[in-house]
Amino acid sequence: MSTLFFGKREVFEMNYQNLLSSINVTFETLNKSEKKVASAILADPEAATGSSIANLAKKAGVSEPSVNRFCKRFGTAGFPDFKLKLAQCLVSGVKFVNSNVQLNDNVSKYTPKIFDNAIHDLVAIKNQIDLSLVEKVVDQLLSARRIFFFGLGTSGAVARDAENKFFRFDLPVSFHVDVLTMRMLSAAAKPGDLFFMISHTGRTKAIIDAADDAQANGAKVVGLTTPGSMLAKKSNFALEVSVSENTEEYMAMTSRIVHLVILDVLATGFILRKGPDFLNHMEKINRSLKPTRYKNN
Amino acid sequence: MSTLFFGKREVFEMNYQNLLSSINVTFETLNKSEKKVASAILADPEAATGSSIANLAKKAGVSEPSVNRFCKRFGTAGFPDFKLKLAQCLVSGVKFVNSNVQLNDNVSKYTPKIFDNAIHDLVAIKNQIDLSLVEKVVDQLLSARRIFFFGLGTSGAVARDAENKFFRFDLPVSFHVDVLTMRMLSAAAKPGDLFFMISHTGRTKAIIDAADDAQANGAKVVGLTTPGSMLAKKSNFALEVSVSENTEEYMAMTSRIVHLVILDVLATGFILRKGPDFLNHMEKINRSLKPTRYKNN
DNA sequence: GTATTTCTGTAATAAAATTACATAAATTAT
DNA sequence: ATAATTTATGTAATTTTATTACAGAAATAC
Repeated sequence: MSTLFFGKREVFEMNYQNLLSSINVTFETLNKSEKKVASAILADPEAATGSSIANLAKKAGVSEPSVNRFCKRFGTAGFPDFKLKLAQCLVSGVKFVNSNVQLNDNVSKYTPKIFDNAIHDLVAIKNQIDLSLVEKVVDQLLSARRIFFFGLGTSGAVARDAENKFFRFDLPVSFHVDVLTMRMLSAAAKPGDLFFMISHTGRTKAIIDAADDAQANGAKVVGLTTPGSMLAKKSNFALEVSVSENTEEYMAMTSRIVHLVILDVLATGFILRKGPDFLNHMEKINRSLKPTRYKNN
Repeated sequence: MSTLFFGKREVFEMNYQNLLSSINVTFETLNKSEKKVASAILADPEAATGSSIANLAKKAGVSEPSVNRFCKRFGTAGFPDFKLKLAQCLVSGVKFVNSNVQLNDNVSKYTPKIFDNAIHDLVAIKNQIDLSLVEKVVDQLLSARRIFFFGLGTSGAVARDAENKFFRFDLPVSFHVDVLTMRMLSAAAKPGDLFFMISHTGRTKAIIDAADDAQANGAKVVGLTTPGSMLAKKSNFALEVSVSENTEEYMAMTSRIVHLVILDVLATGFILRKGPDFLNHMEKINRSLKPTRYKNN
């Protein structure tokens, strides 16, 4: 935990995400009355968020200023601010905990769990994503002469989705799920080509090999994969997505959901950089679909 | 939104998950000063959680009691409680407000917006989804002799993803994105066949026609589509997903994300109903992938 | 146009939190 | 061990904040 100083006594710098666990961790270093306050809060954090400083002081058996000092010690502006942060850390703590599907779950149990897993991972990645990297990849997409999306298995569906989005961008885009085609294309890669490799594990041989070849031929490689994976290391630009474990057991792979959203982000970045005129081009494509649909009722 | 009564005036029953969106949704029904308060909060919810009632009242241009009444109107105990709930609903980092991408957004603006849209819709559908219908569709999947996933365009990628999941289930599953094949298969449909049609608009001719044919031949049709769409009406089981509008403008279609998660739910339901022995079968399939991957470092 | 209901602000009150200060406890130095 | 010093804690005053009661204004209904 990072610390900073405030007056004489140490203050714990923290964000709302771990206020509770910080209290836990630092408990032994606290002095007598602070320990009392900490105990009172830890005993029922939920209640603490709702009570007044007088109430909590009484419950802890200390004076009100002691509670106030306790709050400041933990980097908050005061008691109200402390309650706010505490309440926030309870939300994220409670909400997405233990959302693993169990063998005896019924529909009303497993359904929200699967949604929660996807939501949780999206929230996590949203907060972690490296924006400057996003910008750089958008640059690459904008300057590419050709774009190839490669993926196998589940990531094959992601690659297909990507192609379905990017082909509208008025430049040669294709997706490939055939390892022989991948080999041939990467062997024939040229500077200006962009190979967008999608692989959750980042260890799929065909994808790694293609990344190697493409790069050897002067093409750029973007990897959408797990942090630190082989693919991540071999990519010029690695979009690293770490999702919660044990979601694969029942095959609700949230990584692909996150991958899709990241591709949405990239596509959006691309369009915005192209400017408003480009929307006309896209509108034309959208209009082309009209005859394939029945009229609304 | 569910409502309950409190004194004379309606009070909105809510949980912290959508306090913000409730303000948004009910905005038009609010009276003058309430609208002012709502606007002040929506303009900067984060700031609202930190300010005093006097401050917010001033910012909104109303009296302090008006702010207080506003809070009670939204089912909270008072201003401090309101701030707490508001802070909690901000935690997930999901701002349900104004998350439309704007033409002049930079990467740090559009990125969270796109995530937020996906998250928002997942949360919404999670709370709306008809669990008994999920159960029924799982029944259909379990009893089906064959399963076909049909989808075009974006939904084609979803169909492909579905196939990639369901082919492991030890029964004939295929996905199709070719309208001629769709026609032929639906013309040759038999009782016991399950046609799983995916179409966001629910108006795609090829899909509707196939649904008609398949049903005429005694097969069952599941539709994953927009509420009330043509496809929804023609399906034996309609999984209706309504997502927020204006996400298509820049092509970040959240409907497909929700569709994928719903397919995860169905797949999970299927596996759980098959029982623990079925996990062995799946494990076998997973193991088969090992030789296609490089060892971990 | 009057009556009734609903809305909204003012002013008083109550509640809550913070500060300043004093005393107590603990620590250090001699 | 004891005085000096630092640190910790509580009391009481002050300030900030929130709520309530009520009255006048606005809107709606009759």
